[in-house]
Amino acid sequence: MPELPEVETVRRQLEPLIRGRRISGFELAPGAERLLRGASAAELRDQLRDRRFERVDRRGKYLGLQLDDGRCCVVHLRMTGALHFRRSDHPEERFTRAVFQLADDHQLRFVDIRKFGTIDVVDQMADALPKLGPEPLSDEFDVAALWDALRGRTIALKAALLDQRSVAGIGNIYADEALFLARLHPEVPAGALRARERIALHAAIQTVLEEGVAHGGASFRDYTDTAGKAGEQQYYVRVFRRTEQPCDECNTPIRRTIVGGRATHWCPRCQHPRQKTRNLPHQSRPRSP
DNA sequence: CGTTACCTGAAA
DNA sequence: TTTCAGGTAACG
Repeated sequence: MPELPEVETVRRQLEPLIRGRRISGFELAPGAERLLRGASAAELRDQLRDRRFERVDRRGKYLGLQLDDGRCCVVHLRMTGALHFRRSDHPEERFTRAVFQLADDHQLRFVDIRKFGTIDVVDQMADALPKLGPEPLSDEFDVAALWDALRGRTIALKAALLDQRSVAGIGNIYADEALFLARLHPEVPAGALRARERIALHAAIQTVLEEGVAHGGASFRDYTDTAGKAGEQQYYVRVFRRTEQPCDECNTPIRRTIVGGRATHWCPRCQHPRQKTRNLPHQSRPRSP
């Protein structure tokens, strides 16, 4: 479920909530062992007990909960994971898979219907991360960095955007949205972009991710923030899950196809391969739920 | 490189 | 009943 904007929303909310709080216990729900990538719940409990949270970092879709002994609890929410911060007496959510008990009668709960999420405690956050591309909202992400990731690749552009080694944090929603904003067909070979197309795509990626963060992430299905609340970005999307609805720009029905194994939503007119006129779309407006 | 598996529930 | 789901890792 969560992509960069959703994970960043959680990071921003979580940091002030847990900073300085002492961990008094850690419990894993029965059947949730696979969240722990090797370690046992008992080992994690030993590593976490009496530590305090100092800071919450994010790299791509990974969260790093920094501990006061210099170690790091790295969490990935995958498809349906959420981190809820609750008072201990708040009724436990269905599908709660792990609970960080905090000393002041609060809990950080890892709630995850499908159990795809992961929790890892390591010396350094980087130790738990695979090879990741640049952070798209940082200074290191310029047009050259984007082109470095795409140059020479023959796979569909959309598939390249979903590859976390290209740019970290883009997922299915924001890939479709960025391609629409940049007026690019999802199946053009990634390495075939012309200079102006790279510039447009770079800008579009930053625009859609910033917009997602500004709206607290997108809740199409399961995503909830640290208070269990939905985001608003789903009301602002231009193509994602708008199959057969008219394109904001040209009224052509949005098409849904499969690219890189994932549902892909695009405007066959605005995103025609090698489109000549490329007027940038105007500011999006909220639509009714 | 594309496809499948992982898991569970909601929607069709 | 079947299909689909915002992500990745492990296949072939």
